[in-house]
Formats: sequence, C-alpha cells, structure tokens
Amino acid sequence: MTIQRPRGTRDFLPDDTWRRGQVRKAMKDVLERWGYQEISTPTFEHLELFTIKSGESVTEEIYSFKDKGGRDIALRPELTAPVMRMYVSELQNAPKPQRLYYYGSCFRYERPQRGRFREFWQLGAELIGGNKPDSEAEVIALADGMLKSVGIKADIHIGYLGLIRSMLSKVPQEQRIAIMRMIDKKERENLQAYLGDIGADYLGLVELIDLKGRFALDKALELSRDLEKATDASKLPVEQASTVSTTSLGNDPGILDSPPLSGRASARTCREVAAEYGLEKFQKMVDLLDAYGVDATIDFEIVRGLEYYSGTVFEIYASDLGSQKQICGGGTYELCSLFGGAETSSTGFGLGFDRIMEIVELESKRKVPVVLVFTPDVKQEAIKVAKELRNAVPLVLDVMGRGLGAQLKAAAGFGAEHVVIVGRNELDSGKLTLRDMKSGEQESLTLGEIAEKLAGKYQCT
RNA sequence: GCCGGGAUAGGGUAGUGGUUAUCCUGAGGGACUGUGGAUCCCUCGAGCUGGGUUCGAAUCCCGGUCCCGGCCCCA
Repeated sequence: MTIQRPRGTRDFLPDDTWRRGQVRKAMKDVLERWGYQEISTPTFEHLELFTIKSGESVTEEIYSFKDKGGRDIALRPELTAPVMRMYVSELQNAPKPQRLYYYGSCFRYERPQRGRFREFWQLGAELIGGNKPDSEAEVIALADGMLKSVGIKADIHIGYLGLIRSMLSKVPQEQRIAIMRMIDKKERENLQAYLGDIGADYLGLVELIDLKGRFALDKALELSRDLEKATDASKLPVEQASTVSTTSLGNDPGILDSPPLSGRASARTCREVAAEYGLEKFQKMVDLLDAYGVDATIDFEIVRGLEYYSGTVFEIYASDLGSQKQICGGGTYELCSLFGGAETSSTGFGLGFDRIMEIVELESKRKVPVVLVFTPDVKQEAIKVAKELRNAVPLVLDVMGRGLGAQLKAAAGFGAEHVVIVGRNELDSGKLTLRDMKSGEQESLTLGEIAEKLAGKYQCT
C-alpha cells in the first residue's frame, strides 16, 4: 500500500514543474520591468493575522494548529495580509510608493474541484502608499500585461466602491451589508425585492449594476449628481459613512446573526472604510487605462464583498475555465491600521496561478540535455570532458555502467537531440564525435567547437 | 457540508459471481564488446481501503479514502 497525497494537493512532475516555471518567469519578467520587487513571507503565520483581517469565520477554511508552545498557527490562506503585516513592521518608513510582488503557495481547507485545490499558488503585486487614479491604473495595466505576456485573453471588469458606498450611506449598516452581499452574489431578484421593502428603490442601484461599460459610467454620473442634490437638500451627514473607523472586530452578535447573512457577513462587519463620492477619480482612472491601452469593462456589480476595499476594484475572468473562471481579483484597500500601522492606501491584486496554468499554451518545449557517450575504458577522461562541456550546455553521462551501444540506445530513448561520443580514437585525435540523433550525421570537432556549436541551442532558461 | 460520476501493474485498458485477472505501453536484466528506439529471451508489476452477502467477489451491498464535475463557500 503506497502512501497517498493529502486531499487537494498535487505532485508536479518534471514537465509540469518546467511549464510552471516558464509561466512564472514570463510574468515575473513583466513585474520586474515595471519596477516591482519580489518579497516573500513565512508559509505559516499567527492565526490572528487572518482573523483580524477577515473575521473569526475564516478559521473554518484555514489549516491551523497549536504548535508545541501553545501558539495558534495558521498556514497562510492568502498573501495580502502577510505582505501588509510585513510592510507595517518593516517598510513603513521606506520611500513611497512601494512596488512589491510575491509568489507562493497558500492553503485552504475547502472542497477541491476544477481550478481549486487545498494547496494553491498565488502570484500577486501590491503598490503601497497611494490611492491616486494613477496607482490604480498602473496596477490594472500591470495585471493585464502579465496575462498578455503568457498569451491569456481575459475579460477585465472594473468597479468603484466609492459611489456605491456613498449611495448606501443613506441606509442603516445592517441593510448596507445585506445589499452588498446581494450585489456580490448577483442575487438580482432578492436585491430588487429587498430594496423595495426598505424603500430604497429611488437609489437606482439595480439600474446601475445592470449596465456595463460606458453606459454604466454615464448612469453613475447621473446618480452621483442626484446624490449630491439629495445630500445638499437633506443635509445628511455623509461623514457618517466616510469616517475611517479603526474599530476592530464587530462582535455585535445582533449584526452577525441577522439574516439573510452568513459567511462573509462577519468580514464585512469588521470595520468601515472611507467612502466618498469621488467619481471623477474613477473617471480619471478609466482615462488612464485608455492610455495604457487596457481594454476593461466598467461594471459596478464588482464589489468584492470585502469591507476593506475602498476605491476601484477589479476582477479578471477567463472564459474556458468552467465555474472557477476568475483568475484575478484586486483593488484599492486600507489594511495597515488593522495591523497596527498608520493608515495607508494600497492597490494590489492576486492572480490564481493554478487556474492560469490550466489555460496557458506554451509554444516552447523543454530541451533534453546533451548525452555524453563514452567507451568504458575512457571513463576518467569522459568525466573531464563532461565537466568542460557543462559550461556550455546541459549534459548527462552514463552512470549505469552501460557499454557504448547501450548508452546510445539509452540516449535515443531519453530523447536526446545531440550526443557527444568519446572513445580512445577521439582522445588520440583530439577531436570528439558529435552526432545529431535526428539525422544520424556525425562530425569530428574539438571540444571548443562543440561547445560553441551547441551553446546557442541549449540556452538554459 | 451537499449532489452526481469514478477508482484494475508506473501510464492506458478488458473483464456483470467461478478458481493461473486480459491486452498495449513501460521499467530492469540479458543476447549485442565503437554507433539507435529493431528483434529475441528473462524478470518486475494491479482490482483504493474496511466490513458484509456467497461454497466462491475485481464483479453484488454498506462505510471510509482519494479523483473528476457541479453546488455552498471562496479572506
């Protein structure tokens, strides 16, 4: 009986690992060109880091345990919180903005299915220290560039929480939470009915989220004007919703338990984040995206359900991925104060690396190393030759004690394109035999000539 | 947590109660002593797991594990 992998985990064979490496490298190249710097954080953290950010309910989906010192430890379920923790403790006084990126595995105790595993990889970026339209546009354009670099065609949907939060400032908080949830869940009928029940039809929310693209923006501008008028007239204290409150967990059971909420509700009750009209900011951002040449759909239905997002939010979808088609999510948020730092806006995103791997198509294939074939009587010399050639190309040589014929046979089975043959004749003449395994042609060349000839064909990546 | 479909050598498979479990591929060894995947020979290697029904179970029934797809959820 062999030992199995734990549920929801995967082994990556050499080919898989190579493919993942290629994709990762292509996307990292883009990040580096945009001036982002890689960081890494621990695989496990104090459980508290994640419950502070997302509420106690997340513990249900976290791999957590008590260590031998009695500490509550969690395998990280995401990377934003660790990155922000690191920023608060190490980088608060560094020049802003900070452009950072990360790649690493995360763990969630969930039911595995297509594009969803218990250990999965995220590649993400954070631009910390600004909330201007410029930051948001840069980050979205960066995500777009990364996906394009690996040939993925994706739909980018961008929303703006400033407007919706402002609209919702007119209704009590519990209702706000319920409404956000219904928008996020795309429960249109329920939303319509609920807004009717509480007499909030006049907000025009359903109309707004039904529109996509340019029309959505026009509608938003219209609603924004109405909103200003209404506010002026009634002198409603907009600050009620605009105040940044750093109150941590909302432990009010009345709110947590109020139907029809569950799950994310606790996350939303964590805190209030600044809400402002600022629709012109969003418009500027859209114009900048245009300059970047990014094709995005304006979609106010994107609310990302999380209380700490404050400005632009976005999600990216890939069509042929079935039910788990979202490959990227991000936005502008304020998390620093939760971890004890001065409040700072950041914009960032996380890419679901495994889902991307399901849809990328790689044109290149991995090169099989050159095989050095030798007659057993010159093994010592062959090893010295191998050592030299390895400066130029990846190369393997027999360790199975095979004779020349068997070595060639093995090289053919191995899929080698080139074989270098070393025997007494070659050593005496000073020229080695280079055999092209496809054509069967052989030529006599010096070690240097072989190295030069093959180097270009076996560039290690 | 819920619903559906699965699980037979390393990979791919056949087999609806009957005793040595099918075939392909693969891997290792040998023949072959300085030139190819051929051929020949030998070897290795399997019914997820635990119960039950039965004279007898890969096959039928139940539990569990894992995989695939869909819900719930997705910080």
